[in-house]
Amino acid sequence: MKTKERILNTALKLFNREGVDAVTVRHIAAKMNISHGNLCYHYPNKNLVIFDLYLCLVKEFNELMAGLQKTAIDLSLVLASNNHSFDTFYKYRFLFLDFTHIMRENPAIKKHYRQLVKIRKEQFAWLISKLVWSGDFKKEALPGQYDSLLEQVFIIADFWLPSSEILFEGKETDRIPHYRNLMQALIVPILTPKGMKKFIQLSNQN
Amino acid sequence: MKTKERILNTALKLFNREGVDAVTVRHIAAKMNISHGNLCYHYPNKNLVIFDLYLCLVKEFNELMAGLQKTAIDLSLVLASNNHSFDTFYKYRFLFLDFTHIMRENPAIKKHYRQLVKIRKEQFAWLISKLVWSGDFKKEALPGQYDSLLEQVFIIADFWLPSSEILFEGKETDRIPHYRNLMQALIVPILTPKGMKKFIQLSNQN
DNA sequence: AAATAATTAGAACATTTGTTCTAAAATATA
DNA sequence: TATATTTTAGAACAAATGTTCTAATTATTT
Repeated sequence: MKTKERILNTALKLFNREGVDAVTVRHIAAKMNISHGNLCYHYPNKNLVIFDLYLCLVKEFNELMAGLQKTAIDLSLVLASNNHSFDTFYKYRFLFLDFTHIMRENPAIKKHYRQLVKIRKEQFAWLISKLVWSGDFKKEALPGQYDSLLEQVFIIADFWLPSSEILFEGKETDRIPHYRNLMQALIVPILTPKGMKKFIQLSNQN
Repeated sequence: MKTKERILNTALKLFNREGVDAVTVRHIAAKMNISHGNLCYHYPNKNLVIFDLYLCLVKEFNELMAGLQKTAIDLSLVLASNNHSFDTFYKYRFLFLDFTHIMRENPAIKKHYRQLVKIRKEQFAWLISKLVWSGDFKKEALPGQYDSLLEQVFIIADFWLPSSEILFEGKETDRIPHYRNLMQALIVPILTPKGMKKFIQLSNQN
């Protein structure tokens, strides 16, 4: 494994465990038994490490979204993707645990992320329209309701991890499932009877 | 005004503007034209300043909640309190903009907040049951639905500010109303026809 | 008024961190 | 093999920050 790659792996591990602020270039270097001078040769500063890890996350998500666009859309597929995405969040959790901080110190990430969200929103809006059309989702009760829903989805997606860090009291293994359910619960009230039937069936399969 | 009070005011202003991390005891002292030695005499470290500001926030919220418990519960009252609370969030926004950070570095706040959330959840659960009883809210479509709703409420309450910092693109004056609406939109799908009628009426009054 | 306590300014210290630099070592290339 | 390039270690520097200490000043109490 090349040094650059090892740096990313080690940094991810340390960032996730200690929090991005507590970890310095010196810590990362020490952990992998290289000098911090060497690390700075590959990554002149910590933000560049973070940026590369952010790009890894984006890449994994792009692959996930690609799977949602080719196929005929179905509620089960949407829920499965939701589940998968929570694992990905967790893998890069340090990014979310200090989301604001990272975005503030890393304008490149912020800019990229803002652009990304616009694309994602369109993709999700398209998904919703499909599910309304297929009769699993109700039509909007009020204009703009589903725009709001999307924003709610994004806030919970971006911030369930910090919230859980502060408030979640269950076992560590229940953490991801708990917040998965919380996200799914956002769509429960907009399910048609037909959609609800499917939803319950899918829930019982797990 | 006593020095301690002036420190809190100045710190709040600076924290909100620059972010809690960018502000040091020296900055606060400089801003109010006292020595940082003096500031450390009153507040040996920054965390104690933050803690006192946190207590101010809690106090304001307690007063707000008190108003929600005496009176006969009504949808209009709940929405009005929601609106008010967003102003309070905004007043102490630095706390939310670096929520995770502050909680991590300030175990006293974290402990207090966890306790507080438990109480708040009971209070809100009681509110919901009242509104179900009065026929403005539907009954749960699935068991645990309203527990999830409450958690969604808390995540959005705690993190709408950091999210807006990254994603909101409107005018500054629209920021609070926008996220108020987002919070209200959480209850739209659980309104009964009767509740919906009230809700629309109340929305038009603004 | 005298004595005591509280407040203040500013110096001093230790630590941490990012960053740059130099020279040695390893690797690749010709 | 000789030369050039890449990689590495570790020293060195500068800036920031929290924290403590001392002495002076101000306010309060007796």
